Amino acid sequence: MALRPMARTDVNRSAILAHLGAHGPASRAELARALNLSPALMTQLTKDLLADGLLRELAHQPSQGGRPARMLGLVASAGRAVGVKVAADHLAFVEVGIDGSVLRTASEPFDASATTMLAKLVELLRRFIAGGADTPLLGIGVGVPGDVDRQGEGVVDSTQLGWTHAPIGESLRRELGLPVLVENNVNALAMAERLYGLGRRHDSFLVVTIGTGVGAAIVVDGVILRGSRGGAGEVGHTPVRDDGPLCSCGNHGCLETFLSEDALVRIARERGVIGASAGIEALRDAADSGDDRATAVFSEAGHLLGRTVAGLVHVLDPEVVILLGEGTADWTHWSYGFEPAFRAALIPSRRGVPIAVERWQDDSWAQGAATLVLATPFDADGSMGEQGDLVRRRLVQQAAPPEADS
Amino acid sequence: MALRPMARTDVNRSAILAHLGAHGPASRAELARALNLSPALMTQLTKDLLADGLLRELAHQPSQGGRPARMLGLVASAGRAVGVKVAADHLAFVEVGIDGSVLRTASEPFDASATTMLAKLVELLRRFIAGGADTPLLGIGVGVPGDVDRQGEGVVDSTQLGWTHAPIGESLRRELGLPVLVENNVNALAMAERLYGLGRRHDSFLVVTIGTGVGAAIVVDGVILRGSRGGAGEVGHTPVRDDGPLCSCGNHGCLETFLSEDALVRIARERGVIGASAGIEALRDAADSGDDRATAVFSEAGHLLGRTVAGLVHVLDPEVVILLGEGTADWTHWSYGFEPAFRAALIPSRRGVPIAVERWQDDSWAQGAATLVLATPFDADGSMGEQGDLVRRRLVQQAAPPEADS
DNA sequence: TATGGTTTGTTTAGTCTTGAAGTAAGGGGA
DNA sequence: TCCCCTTACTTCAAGACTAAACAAACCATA
Repeated sequence: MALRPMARTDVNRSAILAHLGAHGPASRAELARALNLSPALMTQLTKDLLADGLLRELAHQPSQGGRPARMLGLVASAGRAVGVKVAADHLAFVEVGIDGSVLRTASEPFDASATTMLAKLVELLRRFIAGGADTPLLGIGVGVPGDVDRQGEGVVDSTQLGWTHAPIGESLRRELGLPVLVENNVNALAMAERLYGLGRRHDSFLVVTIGTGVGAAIVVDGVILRGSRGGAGEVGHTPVRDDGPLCSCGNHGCLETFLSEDALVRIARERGVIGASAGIEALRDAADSGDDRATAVFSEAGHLLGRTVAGLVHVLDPEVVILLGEGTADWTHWSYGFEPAFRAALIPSRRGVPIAVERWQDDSWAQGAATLVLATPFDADGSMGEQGDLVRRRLVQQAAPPEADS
Repeated sequence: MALRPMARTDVNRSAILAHLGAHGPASRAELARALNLSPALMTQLTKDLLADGLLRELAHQPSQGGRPARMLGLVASAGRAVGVKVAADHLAFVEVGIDGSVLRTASEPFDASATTMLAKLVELLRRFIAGGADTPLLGIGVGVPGDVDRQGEGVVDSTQLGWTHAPIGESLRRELGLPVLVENNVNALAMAERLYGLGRRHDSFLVVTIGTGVGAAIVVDGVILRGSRGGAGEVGHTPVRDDGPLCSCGNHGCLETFLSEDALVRIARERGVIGASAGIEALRDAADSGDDRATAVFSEAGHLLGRTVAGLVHVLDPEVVILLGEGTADWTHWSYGFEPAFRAALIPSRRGVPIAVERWQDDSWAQGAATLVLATPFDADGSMGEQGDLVRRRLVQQAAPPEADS
């Protein structure tokens, strides 16, 4: 079988790869159960993948009471992926292996508002890619703070970056000749969480990030909810007070103007908790050393966050809420306000919803973007357009050994 | 997480029936376009439905420049459905034809908190059904204010009715021997809206109801978002003020304590706008006749609703928001507060989201419940369990003339 | 009147998936 | 040791769906 048709929407072959990448070797039966597919189909699909050289059979596993399972594993040399996080003032890069492990990271200053921004982005990406491993590069994931169009073209609107209809995806694709997946950064994080984190065991969950802003991603039945124009999850601009501070979106009193790092610093300065030119570190230090006024700043923010998340839990009824972002470094201070406010605001039947605060690492954003490349085929119905197909094609192309068919 | 096994439940035959019911006769080509299926499949499916006696070929339509279309229409005698709205103090019944048209309505007093409540419900349903037309009854739709489990069993939790784990679906099925579909009442309304209303032209929309409470239903890609335990859309208990009035859920300051009919009456009484024993009609009359303090009550509620809905639009990014419920009768008064608050609270890129206030009729709730029966097969992935199948089977069973196949 | 264009509907071959029924390979008693 | 049970995998027939090619029925126009 020289050229398998490699169908238009063959999600499941990729799902197998993604699952093996995320969980390590597994038997056909395990895969069938995990992916909710019939054993019959699993036989069929793995046969193809084995023939393509993407999978290989490993040792048998001791019997579980019946016939022992033949384990299947990824062929490790099958590929790598690169992720970029775009922020207003810098770029963060990550290279991951096909199993999602971080191989390499980098960070570069970047001015998102510069007119030459696109050229600069391409240049820095090229440089990072060049330094990479020898295994085939499957694609680039780009995480941006803002709305991305649904069709997977990669047109970005972002107040934070000052971009309107920026055709990031198309430009990068043209310049780099690689599959490029552009996604909202919180959604990218949710995807990573789904593949490697808590989301593995939950089909519907909510990811909330705190840090430079406030964001949310909604996963329903394993799929990211994008909304009609890719803008779902914009929780940062929930109106809180009519007469609140001016927000970057032009309105007054958005949630972000009370919870973002800048907001906390502003409030702390106004109250004289920290000096007029001090930053978030000063506030953190003060809180860590027991300054009541400093802990109050965090706990008030936690209170507001708790009420907001409670509202989201009412509206979306997730199985679990995952808290992420730079701000979680100070979570102990936030939690004094968050926990009581959150639980008190929930209707009784929802009070048991678990809140998971996951450890945050500096390259998490970029890692989330990178996993897009490995995960997107996972994401049914081509919400990422043809890029998923392209990634898959590259995988097969690289791995398939020349062979003759019977 | 199966990515679209799209189970054996044959959604499309039902979709054809539902479409014809909602829009009247159509050609195969029209159907294929409307339902986004290939013409080839449409030929196949309609052949089956014609053989089953559910469809019949009508006259040709004048050519549109090519071959003239052969119209297909429902066989009207194929079935009817009954819908019940369950409220704390009464039941509302509706009988609809296979095309969704209302054939008959009734209303009966009912005490949802009585221990004999289930028996009473069965009895009143039996009586209503008995008075119906001669065409086969396809099933019963039940709309309840509260959470319904996801599996379509029909287990209900409702603070409003004082029910916990009430096995409504199973009981009714056993007693009546009919398919029974239990659903949150706002979701039922959303389903009706999807089949017969604005939802026909929109895949993602938000339904918000105002009246005795505040509710929301979320439709994403044509499917109702139910959340992990069927409780999505509980917008009425969004926390608004820590020290607000006591809500039926046990918390203080829920949205409902500011926007429900009871809340408006309470506020108006407190302010002396209406007498201490006057009701919502008195407040409406006062507002209609230009009483500034009365209109202020409505417009303040509108303001709060506007900000809340803006938050939902940020989080869910719907194509359109549909406003329904008894409260929309006073919408002109609400809108003075709603419109400015809503638009002002939206981020610029969302300001264009249309708000549709649809005309409200007394039997809308029950009609929504009834359309569940006709619509549920529409609702992919068997989120309503086997009941959809049962309804379909009844349709075919009744209509199929005995015939031998080639 | 022929000719081409347009829309409608059907046939055919082929893909993806499943359920049912089998085969393979171990285990634990009697 | 033999028989049955369990689990893992495979084969097979069949359904749902699509793309592509075709046939049918009309219109316009030269």
